[in-house]
Amino acid sequence: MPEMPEVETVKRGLNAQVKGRKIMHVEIRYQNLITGDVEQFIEFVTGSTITDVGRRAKFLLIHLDNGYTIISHLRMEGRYRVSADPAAIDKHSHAIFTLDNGQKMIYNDVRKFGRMQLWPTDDLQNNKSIQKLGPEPLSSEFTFKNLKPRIMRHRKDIKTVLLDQSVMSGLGNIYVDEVLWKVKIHPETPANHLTDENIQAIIEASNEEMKMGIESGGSTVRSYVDATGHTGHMQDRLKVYGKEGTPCPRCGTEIKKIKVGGRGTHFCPYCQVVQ
DNA sequence: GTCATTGTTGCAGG
DNA sequence: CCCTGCAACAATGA
Repeated sequence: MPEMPEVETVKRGLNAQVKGRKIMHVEIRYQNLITGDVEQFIEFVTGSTITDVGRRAKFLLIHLDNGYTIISHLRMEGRYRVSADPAAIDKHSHAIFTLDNGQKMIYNDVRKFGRMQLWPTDDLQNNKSIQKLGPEPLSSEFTFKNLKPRIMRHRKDIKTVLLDQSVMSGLGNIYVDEVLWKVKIHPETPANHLTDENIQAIIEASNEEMKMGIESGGSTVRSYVDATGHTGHMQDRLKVYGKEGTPCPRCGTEIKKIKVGGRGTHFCPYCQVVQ
């Protein structure tokens, strides 16, 4: 399931494969994929050239030369493939962009949870989804000064707060569990109980996990593949996510799985203490 | 048929 | 009005 490192991996793959290409034809097979008017989406995208592919948190930003950007969120299982092979298109291919070199950029999504939206490039900061995003790891805004007040004003459990994209953005369920294990904080700790040291540790661990995720090419916990079809290997580096019943790599205690804020949550009941 | 899975949104209730 | 918790949503597989 794509989180920030996976989206970054897709971004890099698409830049290598479709940057500078003109979009000759657009086919939308699943109408709900598009937020807004589908006909207008097709009309505006057809004939434009992809100038660059960017990213903000988990949003992929496909910039076009006509002043518009396709904001694409992969949700659980959205993927992009670039291929000239007709076999790359199947019943889960919901958007097909035919490029000027004969290749097709195919958006594939088994669960149909992902969404695309067209938005003026110079107005992205005012887009409803982008606007409220908090600082993301590895950015200049991801500082103790910025994060402390955002985290401390909540009394709900820290796991839920870290998942809230308006507090800080980019971390999803997998990496939040990994970060909290790394800093030895129990996922149900009230956010406003954290110490300065805790927050600093969360910031550092988040940067480290995102960096490692990107270097590993993302994780393939369910079905993730990058734009070239290659699988990442971040899943091999996970310490607690999906590891319930196995020994904690640090102390040997059995990893437990509970529900926090309605989400499956993996942690070590010995290492990770409630603050 | 039921449940779990995801990120996001919207709403009920305190 | 603010905050929190929770249901709903999309589709699928166990």
